[in-house]
Amino acid sequence: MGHVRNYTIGDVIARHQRMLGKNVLQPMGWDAFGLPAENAAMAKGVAPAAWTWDNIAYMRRQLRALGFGIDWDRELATCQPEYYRWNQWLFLKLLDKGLVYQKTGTVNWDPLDQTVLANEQVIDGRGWRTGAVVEKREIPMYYMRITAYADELLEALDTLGDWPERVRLMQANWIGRSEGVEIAFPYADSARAAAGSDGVLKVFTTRADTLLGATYCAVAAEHPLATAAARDNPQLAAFIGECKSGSVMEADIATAEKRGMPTGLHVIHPLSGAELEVWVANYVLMGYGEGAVMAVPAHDERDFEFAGKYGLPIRCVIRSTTGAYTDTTAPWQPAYAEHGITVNSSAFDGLDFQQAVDAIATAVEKKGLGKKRVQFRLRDWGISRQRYWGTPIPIIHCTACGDVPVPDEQLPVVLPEDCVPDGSGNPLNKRADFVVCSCPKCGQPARRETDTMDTFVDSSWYFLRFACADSATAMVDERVRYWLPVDQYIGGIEHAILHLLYSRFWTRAMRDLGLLQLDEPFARLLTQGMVLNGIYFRKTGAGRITYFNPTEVEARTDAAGQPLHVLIADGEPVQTSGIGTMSKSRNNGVDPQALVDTLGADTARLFTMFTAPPEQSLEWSDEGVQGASRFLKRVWKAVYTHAAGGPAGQVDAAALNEAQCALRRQVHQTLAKVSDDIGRRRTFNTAIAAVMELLNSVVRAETATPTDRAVIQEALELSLLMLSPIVPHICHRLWQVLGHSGAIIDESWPQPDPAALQAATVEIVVQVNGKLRGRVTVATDASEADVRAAALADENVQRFVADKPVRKAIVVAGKLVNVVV
RNA sequence: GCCGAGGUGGCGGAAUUGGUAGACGCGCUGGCUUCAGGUGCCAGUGAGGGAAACCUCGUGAAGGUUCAAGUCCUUUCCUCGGCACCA
Repeated sequence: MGHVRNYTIGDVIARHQRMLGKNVLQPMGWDAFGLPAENAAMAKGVAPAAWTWDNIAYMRRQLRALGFGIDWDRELATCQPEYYRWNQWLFLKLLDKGLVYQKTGTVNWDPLDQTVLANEQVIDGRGWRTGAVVEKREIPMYYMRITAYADELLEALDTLGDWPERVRLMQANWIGRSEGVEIAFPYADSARAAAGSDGVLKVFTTRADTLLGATYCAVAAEHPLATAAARDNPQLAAFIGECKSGSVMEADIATAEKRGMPTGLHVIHPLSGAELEVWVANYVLMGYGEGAVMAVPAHDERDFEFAGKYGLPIRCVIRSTTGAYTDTTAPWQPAYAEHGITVNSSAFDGLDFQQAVDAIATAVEKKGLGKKRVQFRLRDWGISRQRYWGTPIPIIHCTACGDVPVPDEQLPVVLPEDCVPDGSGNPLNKRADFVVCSCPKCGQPARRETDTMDTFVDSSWYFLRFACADSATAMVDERVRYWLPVDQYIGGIEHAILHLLYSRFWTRAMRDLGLLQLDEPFARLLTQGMVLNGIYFRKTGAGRITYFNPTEVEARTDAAGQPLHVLIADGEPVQTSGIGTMSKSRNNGVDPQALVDTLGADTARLFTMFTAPPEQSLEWSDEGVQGASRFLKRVWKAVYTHAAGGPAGQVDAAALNEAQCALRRQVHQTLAKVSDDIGRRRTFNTAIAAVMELLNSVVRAETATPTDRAVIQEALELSLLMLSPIVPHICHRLWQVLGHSGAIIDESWPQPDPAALQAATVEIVVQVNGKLRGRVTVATDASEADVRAAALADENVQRFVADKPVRKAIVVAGKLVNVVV
């Protein structure tokens, strides 16, 4: 249903824009690689390729049935060699430019299945199939240097005025630019001995003003100094080993209990010369900054908690400017972390935040032990996956020549389509016909890389390919200039960061290779809300969960009268975790096909557009679907009832009575609102509600005279035009019932008649001291004094004013009067 | 834990710029139609009080700003999305 919602929103906008005279392209592509296909393959024992193509055929039929105006000539699937060859081609171009490089990365390792797990396959720290406790493991991977674009990606967010504010905020926070100081703590004798040489421990801090409050340093478990210290320290080695159990997920790491162990090694404070002990701490991330931090327990909450737990010294070096605290004693108070004036910092006392940072940065720089720099939270994008169903990474490993790029003329490296994964690792490794090859450089036997690319690669540029989907000789061509950027991109809010950020990066990387003249891929963005449904499951063993579709589940009450959900098949209860996103992994999707088959495509379209505004989540409701169907029947009946009276004439605006005038005013007001709701606000639910109200008025209107019928004819024609982007099928038919020989799809979007919008009088709300006490009707052009007098003359208003003097009366033109007594 | 969004009748939601809270739809209640059920049509429907006019209360909770607060500010609780290998 998420797809139905997504494409219905797009189709409504596309049809509306087309009626406004635009040349509209609505393409379709299949994001076909990835884990779901492998999972289905494992469950059903079929090859991911076959499963994928079956799904595509099914979905294509469904999208056609829903009547989306898609240009099928441009259809693509990311699992086609004609598409993914360009992933490979660009990968090699970026490798050449230094924007792709190799380094080690940390993955989830299932020790029983001997395989890498996706985060989704780790449940409560255990492998989903084996139940084994997951370990972190370092393996070589290819990375895209997205951090080279960090500044650009951040700054350009300001140019994306038609993106939702929340998405820009989330991206800005994700990129996380922070200005601070890199500080080096030289090794003391102990550290020098362990490391076997002189050296420094580098840290990055945004709080250089607190440097004199540093009482220890903490490093990540993977930090070289931790490794060195563990060599002669079995206890520490064991602790580092413990830190390696558990998943690589940041949410897991951040919520884990903060633990640490001293290394016994020391480093020297760059300003005070004091020896600080180095600790290994599980809250320090190797992937951020230098993998080491200076700990200032007095002014950092995590350090404070850690120091308290392990009895480390706390040294207060900031005086509060607000007097919130005088000493940083337990318990922790948020004010401890606020900027203030330096104290206990010898030569650096009495400075405010910026002065202290500047002075301390200068001091460490003079000693050659640091400098100001900018740090980003954003990390480079690891694209290697130890999985089968993805784009093969076009590299050949040669014992003599090393890692050799596959030459252009050998692209694409075609993925065999007949592998069936069994959960024990990448099946490509067992395919000699894929792995065994010859080195392009020296011709000797060599081994082909079996890692595939992250599927985010596929989705980072598909929108460009739609402009030139038939191009066999180039990734993109000059037609991209005509169609791009995408005028209206629609995607789930779950893509707010990763997909959208990768696409923005990829577009800029292609631009810098001279392939595009485009900075940003998506001019306007609509982030649709999720489609929700009930979630039902049973736990079937350690970490294993079986999910049941809501259609397989029935709500009952148990003996004690408590609500209970049971599986229809066996009558036994199932657990529920409430309502959640429709997803394959939770098996709570609704198949739109059944809905299309029984109540029609227009009902499906109307339900998804009416039930909630597009940016909010949408809860599936069988009753809501019935309501949508009922409205369409009402429209149908209204049009046929009217048409049964024979042809109706044109509206003669001068000949209208009061009721006819009022109905015609409502028609044109509705048109103005619907135009704004669809065109600017994108609140299709309120547009539909307005047409429903109009139809309610039309059904009640007098039908006696030819003038009555002319007004109704206009009302119905405009209603159909307004509804046609949303429910095109029924509108197509009814348009002809109203006497038109052409198709409604070829009509232009109508304009409201300004004369019809004019009203002689307006209703004014009257408040006394802010409480509603009456309503008065005044002439539209009445003066403020007249409005005020009319308000005060109202009987109920008089009751509340009584003999109290009117202190003032606030008049909001055309809306209300507030009398203050 | 961190980042972002949200919380309004029995339910989905409306209130667009600080100006009538609850549009529209669902559900429910009563009536008409029907042998009956359904469909369809008509009326009612935030809570409390009142014969009625109308009054009081009411937008997760607690404070505040304002002539006026669902909307702005502070604190707080809960739900959802994301957290880099679901896509």
